[in-house]
Amino acid sequence: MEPIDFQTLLEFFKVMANESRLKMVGILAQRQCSVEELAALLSLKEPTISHHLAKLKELNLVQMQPEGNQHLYRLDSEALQALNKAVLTANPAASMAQGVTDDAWETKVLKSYFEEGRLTQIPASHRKRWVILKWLARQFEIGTLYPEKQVNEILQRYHFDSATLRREFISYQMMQRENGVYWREPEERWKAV
Amino acid sequence: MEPIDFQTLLEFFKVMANESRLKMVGILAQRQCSVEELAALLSLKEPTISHHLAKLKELNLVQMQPEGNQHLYRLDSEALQALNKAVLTANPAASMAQGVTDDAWETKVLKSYFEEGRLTQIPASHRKRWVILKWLARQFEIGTLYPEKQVNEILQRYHFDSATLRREFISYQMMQRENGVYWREPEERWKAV
DNA sequence: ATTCTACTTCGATATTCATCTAATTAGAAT
DNA sequence: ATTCTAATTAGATGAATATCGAAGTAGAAT
Repeated sequence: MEPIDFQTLLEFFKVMANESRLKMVGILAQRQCSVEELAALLSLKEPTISHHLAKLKELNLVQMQPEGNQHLYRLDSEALQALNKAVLTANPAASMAQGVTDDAWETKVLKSYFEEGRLTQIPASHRKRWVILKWLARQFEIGTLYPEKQVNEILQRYHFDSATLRREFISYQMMQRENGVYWREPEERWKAV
Repeated sequence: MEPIDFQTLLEFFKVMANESRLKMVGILAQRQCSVEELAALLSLKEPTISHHLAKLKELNLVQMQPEGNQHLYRLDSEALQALNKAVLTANPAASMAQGVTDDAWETKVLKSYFEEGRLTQIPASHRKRWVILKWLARQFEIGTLYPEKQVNEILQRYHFDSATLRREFISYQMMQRENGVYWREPEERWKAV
């Protein structure tokens, strides 16, 4: 299956998202038609039909064959099926690959809670607290053992209430503790509550 | 597979045919998000996001779950997949079942070539000639044997050049001939040339 | 009780796009 | 050659809708 890119996907939906064009696709799926014929069937003028056919053609959804004076259009069902299938699989993935990847929101949250390098307060909302704690936890190295005193020192660079933050680290499983010694867990073990 | 009706199909395409909404679907396919979050990710204002979410909700493509102050939205992937599959199969059929069934064009052709019950001329274009001949052939009964003389008589009610029309009947296989006697073939044997 | 926060609803604006008429092109018939 | 027919292109108009700011609502924090 060909990976379908975001723009193509969007164009496909745009082309299909029109009553007249959708009907045309339905008609052409059954038999080929001239422009005049489609105009009669849909009660539209020829230029309008031409306009729609042009859009269908851009995605190779229809093929044209001249016959005498007229242009006979038929649906390329394979193209349609291919697109549909691609949509089915690619939909969630492709649209993301598109560049909305970086988490603008987390950045925004961080900015809004830090001032001159210090945490102004601990967010009340779960999800925001999670963002802040992730950032804080990353200030600790993996593989290092930190005595509680040192954990407090580091945390107090950012906020006076190191005790609360320490407790949160434990409950989110960002850190483990044993005999008053702490160490950071790898991120895949962190648990958003 | 549930047969999908034309209007639903159209609505589905309309909902997906928007850059912001398509991106939202992509994002929500991966994780649930608050409105604020989506706004940050897409660089849009909250009201705009709400607006789009409402449209997605109409098709049951997203589900909402309140968490504290915020509304967490997630994609209903099953609904999306179901719709997509329905599209795949129903597309050609459903859109036709929709009422564009009767062939307005053929009617138009007939009207334009008949005047006071008589054929003004035999169309030059293949496709139009085909329409006219179909109509003429239906003036003959199936199962009846017509001597050539009678075929001519009947045809001349509509046009002076019965000879040409007779020949066309044969070449389109609308009628068969043997020993100067003609009979009409059932329509499924007619051959548009 | 009051304030804050996140979301929604409302009303206004601007853009996109479907459709039409008129003009143009290309091919067929006379 | 000229006329006719079918299709396309161009330009104009109107309808649909994406987006925003402002106002309203409901829940959470203080």
